[in-house]
Amino acid sequence: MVAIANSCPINSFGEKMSKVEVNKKNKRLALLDNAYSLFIEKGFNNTTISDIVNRAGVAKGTFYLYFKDKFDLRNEIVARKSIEILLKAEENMKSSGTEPKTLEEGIAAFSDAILECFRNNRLQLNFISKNLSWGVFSHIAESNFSNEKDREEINNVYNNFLAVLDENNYKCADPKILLFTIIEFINSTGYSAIVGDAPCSLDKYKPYLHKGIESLFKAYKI
Amino acid sequence: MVAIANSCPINSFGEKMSKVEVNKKNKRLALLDNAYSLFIEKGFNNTTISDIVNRAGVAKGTFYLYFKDKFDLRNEIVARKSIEILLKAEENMKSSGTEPKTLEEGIAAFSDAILECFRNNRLQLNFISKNLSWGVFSHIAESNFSNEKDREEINNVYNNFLAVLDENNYKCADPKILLFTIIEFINSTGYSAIVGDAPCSLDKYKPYLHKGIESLFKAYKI
Amino acid sequence: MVAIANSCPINSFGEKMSKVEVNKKNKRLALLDNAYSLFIEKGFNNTTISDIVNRAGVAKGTFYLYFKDKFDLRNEIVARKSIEILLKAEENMKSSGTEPKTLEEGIAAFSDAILECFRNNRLQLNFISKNLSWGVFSHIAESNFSNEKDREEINNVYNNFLAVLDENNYKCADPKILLFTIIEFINSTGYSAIVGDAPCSLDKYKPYLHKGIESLFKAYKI
Amino acid sequence: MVAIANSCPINSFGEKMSKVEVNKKNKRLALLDNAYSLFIEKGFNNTTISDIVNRAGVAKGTFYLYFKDKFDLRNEIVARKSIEILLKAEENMKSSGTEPKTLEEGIAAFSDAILECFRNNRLQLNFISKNLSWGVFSHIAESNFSNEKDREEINNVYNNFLAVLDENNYKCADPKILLFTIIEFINSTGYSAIVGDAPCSLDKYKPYLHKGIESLFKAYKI
DNA sequence: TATGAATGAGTTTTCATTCAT
DNA sequence: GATGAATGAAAACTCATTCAT
Repeated sequence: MVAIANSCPINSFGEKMSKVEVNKKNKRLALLDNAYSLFIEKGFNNTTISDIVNRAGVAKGTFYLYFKDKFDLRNEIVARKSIEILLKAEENMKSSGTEPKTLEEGIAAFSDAILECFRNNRLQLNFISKNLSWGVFSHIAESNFSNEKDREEINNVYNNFLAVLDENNYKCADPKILLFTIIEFINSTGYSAIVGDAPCSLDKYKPYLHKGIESLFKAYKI
Repeated sequence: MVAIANSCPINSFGEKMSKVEVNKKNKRLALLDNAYSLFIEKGFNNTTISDIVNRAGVAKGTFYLYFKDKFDLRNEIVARKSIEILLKAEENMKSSGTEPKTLEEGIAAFSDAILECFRNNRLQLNFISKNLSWGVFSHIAESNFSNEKDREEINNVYNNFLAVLDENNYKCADPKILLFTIIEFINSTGYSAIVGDAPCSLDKYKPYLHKGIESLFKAYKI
Repeated sequence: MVAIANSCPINSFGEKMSKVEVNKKNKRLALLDNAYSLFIEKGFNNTTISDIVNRAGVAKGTFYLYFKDKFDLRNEIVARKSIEILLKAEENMKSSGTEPKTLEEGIAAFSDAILECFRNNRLQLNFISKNLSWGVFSHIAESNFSNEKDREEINNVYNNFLAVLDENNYKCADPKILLFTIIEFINSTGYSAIVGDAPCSLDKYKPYLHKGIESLFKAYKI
Repeated sequence: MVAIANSCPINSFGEKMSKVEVNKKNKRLALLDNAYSLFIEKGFNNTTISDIVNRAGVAKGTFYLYFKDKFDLRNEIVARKSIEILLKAEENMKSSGTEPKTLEEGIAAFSDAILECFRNNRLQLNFISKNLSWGVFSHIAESNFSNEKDREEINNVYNNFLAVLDENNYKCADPKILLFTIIEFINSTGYSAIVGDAPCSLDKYKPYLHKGIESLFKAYKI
């Protein structure tokens, strides 16, 4: 069972959370965390609600107090995990070298961070990969389930990206389309290479991937 | 119910097929065709074996004479449909213009053919898209379910591609990786644009797609 | 949500009710009223305690402070509503014509009042009809849930009936049995005609109903 | 478990039934019979499908091969049992005395047969009574579940009734409405008297019942 | 080969009731 | 008294798979 922890009992209005509020938040997190681990262990279709509540240590009925059904739960997990991965990748892009570096180096660091994330957790890849795409952004931006914090983080991801372009004096017609194209490119080719070793191993493919991304940047530059 | 038809009762050894052989082949085809239509109508998970046999007009038990289970059936369908689409795309690439044309024009025609295939059948896209990838090729090449004919067709797809490169004096280190990268690129970005209109409509995205593919070709050229 | 109102805060001992007492009475009424509206909207079996407390605007646990369970609640509702309908019917019987009228005319007015009550609210009919019977009287007379006021009203219904017979010099062996027979007769045939249009519409059936009641009165006359 | 018996394996087309056909018919009957006994023992709402299949000795899924749900099953049972009771009552009406008897005597025998049926099985009464009404006739007449035989038997009930009227030279405007009125009258007052002893015991009430029916016959006579 | 009735484990979902706050 | 989060037993229904015919 994934540990329940809540170091900062402050609710979204900045007020101190009541014991009940804290408890509810923990139950919700317990469900999310344990469902996630089950999804990547057994796959979404093979995970039952019974599995989830058992591992989370709550009663069956409790599940339905927090989520409409298994799909509702999945949507939230995919969104949260995708943001996590992207933030990590951006972090990597900015900090990979201490001294000033070219845009190309930054992009390579960005894509490698995503790929390593997946490689380190092949199981996670199967669950997230095909969902880590532009759709995630719109989903969170519009969903009334996602809280303010989630939305903020998405904007962070995008703004970070813009900042990096700016620092490198890179200009293009539509940065959104550029980011979208890059993410889809990394994700789709990386998936095949990691999961299927097709058409070759990830290590063999990486140079092609970097070269490909570089060329896309050039192609969309004004 | 999709009609069962077999205009050419010749088996894979080139012999005239017996009535029994023809019958068996028809049953198999009926299952494949009707399962396909159900998968794109209701989705794979929501289609039951009962649904399939009902629509195919055969008994439940008969299903298990031809396929191990629903997954076995799906694999074969994805493979067949993917090849169909790729062949059509290559046909388009070669014949789009009558007079000699550049490689870039050919590639654009190739990718557009795939995208139009999907746009014309959004439902099919949901089922095939994420499976139309390099994995398909290996699957068919190795599967003991797929017959000689399927394998031949795959080689055709690849050989056609090589021929086009050759005609245009295009040389690269590994044509397989090039083809793989292109297919994944079209498929992943096209899916998002068609299904989700994200980050923009397909029509708005197409120029970016063409430019992207062109740049990839250049990047991998020796 | 049905409005909670209590214009006359006097308790059953004639004393002015405390704020707490008023509050409790209002909660109870809110539960009764909203449960009733739900029962006729969705049926008894399809109404949950959650539905009731939600609409009544009280907490789940509060329900159990006032009623043992859903059945307890239903019994009280049926009794209250039945009395309401009967009183209305008697009122109609007495006041339908201003000048002196025959017993037959009075009885017709009585039965029509009940039928119109139901016709105006087909939904109510489904819930009440099969319960509007002699059993109701005994239930209230004996129940320790029902208060003094309810019991009084039942006696009123019966005494009114006796008075009408008396005014018309009608004598029979057992007026209770007569009233019982008449009520069951109206209720059972009326239900079928209104709900099922079987064997004919209520309007077509009414003359038969009146003739039937008239004949029953004659049959039981001494 | 109610015994499965089938003495005459002839299907509705007059053909000899195959072993499979016989088996299916027996399964269906086992479900009907055992569900019925459970309904009158525990009530409809308190009987689960598990209860039914356990007692019938078939698997859970088998239930759904024969009935849509519990309500579908109930409808068929009510219809069958109602016809049974009515046929028995008519039999009694015709044969109660060997010598020629008056219509009044016949009617009394008819109503007494229904009442005795219920009295002998108070439990059955709770389940059937409120459903033994005109609605049953229309239900069966229209239902596509009921077979030809059921429909025939209903016509028998009605034709028998007409025959008895004819033998006694009784004429009325609408025999259907007469039969409807009588059945509802017996059923509603009898229910109260048997189940609730309200307003008095059945034995005490019977003379009133007979007198009431007699008066209704007179009232509707032309 | 082909059938389709039968199976029953497995899954989702509901909801009356409790009880700590 | 009032609350409402939590419970978990219980119910309906599904469906892949088998096997006697």
